[in-house]
Amino acid sequence: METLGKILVVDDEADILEFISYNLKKEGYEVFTASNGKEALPIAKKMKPDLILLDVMMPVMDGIETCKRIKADSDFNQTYVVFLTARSEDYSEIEGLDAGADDYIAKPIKPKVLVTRLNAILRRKIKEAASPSIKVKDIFIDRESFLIYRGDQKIQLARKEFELLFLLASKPGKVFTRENILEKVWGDEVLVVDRTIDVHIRKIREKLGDEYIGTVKGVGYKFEI
Amino acid sequence: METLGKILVVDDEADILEFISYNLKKEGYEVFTASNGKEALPIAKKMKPDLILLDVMMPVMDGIETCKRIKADSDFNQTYVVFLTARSEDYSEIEGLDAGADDYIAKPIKPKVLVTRLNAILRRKIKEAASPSIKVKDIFIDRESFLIYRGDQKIQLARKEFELLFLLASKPGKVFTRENILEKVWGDEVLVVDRTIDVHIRKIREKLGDEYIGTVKGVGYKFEI
DNA sequence: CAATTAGATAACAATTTGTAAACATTGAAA
DNA sequence: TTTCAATGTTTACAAATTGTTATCTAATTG
Repeated sequence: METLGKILVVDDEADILEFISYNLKKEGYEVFTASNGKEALPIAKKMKPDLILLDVMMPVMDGIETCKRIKADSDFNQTYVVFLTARSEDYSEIEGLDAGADDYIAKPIKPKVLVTRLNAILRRKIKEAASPSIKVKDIFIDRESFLIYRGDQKIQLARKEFELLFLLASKPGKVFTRENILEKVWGDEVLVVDRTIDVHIRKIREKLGDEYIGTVKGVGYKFEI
Repeated sequence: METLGKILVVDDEADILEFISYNLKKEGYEVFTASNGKEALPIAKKMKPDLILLDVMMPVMDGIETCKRIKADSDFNQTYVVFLTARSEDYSEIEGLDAGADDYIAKPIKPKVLVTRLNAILRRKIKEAASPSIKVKDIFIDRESFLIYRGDQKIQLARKEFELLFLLASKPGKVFTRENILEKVWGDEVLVVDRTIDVHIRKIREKLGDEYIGTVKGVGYKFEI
């Protein structure tokens, strides 16, 4: 099964990191950890988690400060921040809201509550994120039905073909390098030769016609405007 | 503007009632209040709120007890119960889950969190409730009788089959991933292998015919338009 | 005109789904 | 309560589709 999402957990207590990590992994999330805000930022940059679970009280860089920095960075527009607050830190909620946190979970943490809450948050996120359809020239690409229409002719593409066309069509005219395409369509852990793309391009051209996807030799492919 | 839904707020502290009430009304909800469980039940019976926001700690009849009674009453099958728990009452969370509560919100309450959470819960509910029956192509799906009609031929589906078909038919053409389907048909704590869906799909196709449900390989299933 | 890059095709591999059947659970009736 | 039938779930394997690589050919570029 596909991973449910990536979560970065930041807490200075190793026990808690371990405990949360275990429960989230069991649920099917991909989990990264950091033990303070300073450590967390570069990891967040690299791993692009869907959600950051942030202890409020930490040495080196506390949760509030870390949250502010995350929220100020446009790389993290799509990233949810959830605070872990100890009971005695009631007022941190107010400060935390100002810092832009999206939700709170109170310590001590109950696994069931944690997982239920995060599931709910991420479900929302995923739903919001899905951009449904693109129209370029006489081609209509619909993510909901996974169908392509040329005029009112339905065209079925296989999954990779669809994703590839969707990517190119998302910025018509822009040339995407193979590297580019691999990263977006195949994902981070690519173990595929880049000539594979050529084959998929050919299949798309076969089904759609040659006039939609252009080759820029030595560079990559683009959706022709 | 149409009301977003009806909410009954139950808390023994007048300040908190006022505070929550104000924020929910501002958001567009119709709000009723009660100051303990005993008062709440008859109001709930009469007003049929979509959601009951229930303080755990109350005199006369506490939240746990009230929740149990609500959940035992078939009039409230459709009613969500959300607990308000003070920080120091961590263990009430567990008890509350046993009593059948659908979610928690921790005090002290932040308006943003409150409204966001309730919106999310009620959005789902309203959508479910809005369409008791669906007609697509020559298929009529009736939630009340749990029957499917093709023309005037009655077709009986088992419960899960029905729910699955109902989901797909609720947005004809839209592809539902298995994950999607599990969440909606099986619910949050799914302990079912996703291949189970395939089997149910097959049974539906057996009874209805193959032309209604389409497979999008690598993605999921959809009701064919 | 060599060298590089892309196109085409076919063979192969991997993944995904279909299907049947066994097993488990539930709920209703005796 | 026991029994039975219906429903729901898992599993194993077959079938189909999709994805990848290799290879050869054609086009392009410096």
